[in-house]
Amino acid sequence: MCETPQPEDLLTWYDRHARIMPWRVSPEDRKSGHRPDPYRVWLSEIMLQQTTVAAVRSYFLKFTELWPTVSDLARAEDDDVMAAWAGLGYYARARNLLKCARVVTERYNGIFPSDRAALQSLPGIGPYTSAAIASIAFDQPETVVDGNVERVMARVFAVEEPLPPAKARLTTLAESLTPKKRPGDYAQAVMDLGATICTPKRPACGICPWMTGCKARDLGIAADLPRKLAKAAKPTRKGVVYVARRSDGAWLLERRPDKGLLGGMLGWPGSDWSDAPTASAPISADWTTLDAEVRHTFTHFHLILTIQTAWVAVEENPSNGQYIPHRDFRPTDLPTVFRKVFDVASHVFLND
DNA sequence: CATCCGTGGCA
DNA sequence: TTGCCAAGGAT
Repeated sequence: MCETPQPEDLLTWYDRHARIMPWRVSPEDRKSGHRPDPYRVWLSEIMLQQTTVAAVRSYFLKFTELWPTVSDLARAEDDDVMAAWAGLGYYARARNLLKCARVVTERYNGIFPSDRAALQSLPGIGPYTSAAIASIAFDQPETVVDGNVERVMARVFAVEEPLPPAKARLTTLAESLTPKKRPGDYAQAVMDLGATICTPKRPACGICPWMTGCKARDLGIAADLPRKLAKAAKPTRKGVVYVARRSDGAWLLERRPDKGLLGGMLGWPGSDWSDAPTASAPISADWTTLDAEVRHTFTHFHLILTIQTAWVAVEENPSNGQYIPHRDFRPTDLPTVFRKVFDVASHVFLND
């Protein structure tokens, strides 16, 4: 009547349905003693923060190809790592990734600590990621609580309290279910359940390994949970960007400061982004306003960019920014909003 | 503790 | 087209 969901039932399901991912060791391989490489677990978990598996896959393969070990990554140039991360978003993750790799290499001799508290003291590793590494890489009985786990717990226990206030309660409930046996597989199993069956919309309760004992299903409110407080509406900001190309083919770009929006990334010089941006060109030239605008939405605001283009003479020196030779310029190194600008503006500079 | 920080897919 | 959503952390 009031059965509690059994972790064993979820593990049985996971043994048959675990999804294949480049950073994962299959349950069968694990039976023969294989543990996942902590470096790969860490790298994947950082990339997966607020990011889908589909988006992460190619980035993970690129990073492990370029930097097979944490020590390789620690030795990398900052700009190369930021360029490799371009397009994945939340660029503070990339900066902290490098910091963390260097701490692990220098202070821990290239060996990730297995202790959750030690992990959480490292840059970019918070409550979720420390539990994920400790459980998945080192099979310690730590409890991961991400968006999937919150949703699964809210439904299994029919928690009506909305997020984010319900976070602490959901964490306690999740901890109450974490088994001492195979905690790493269990952690991935709960998240897989949330990603494939206990989905935000139209959960597939009919094929759920935890259908028995799920209170929300009994009450017929699974799809309505977790409840969430309304979010603030996004304002719309405006801005101007300047796309300049020197007569020798070089592009005028600037490295953004480490802190703040798109921190550490390469971008086009331009105005501030606000309700009434104040623009001044980075170099004197015959600027032309492009017909098309670029629209882009960040986490907390919409942006509409006006684009100015110009060819400039070799003799002119810019007030800010740096010239990147054409052969060194890859649009894919830019964050998405600036890549959109390039896509719209590039036709002006075609005959090269 | 509230705010800041990307992106692409999808209803 | 718009808003919601996804394996969060730092400040």
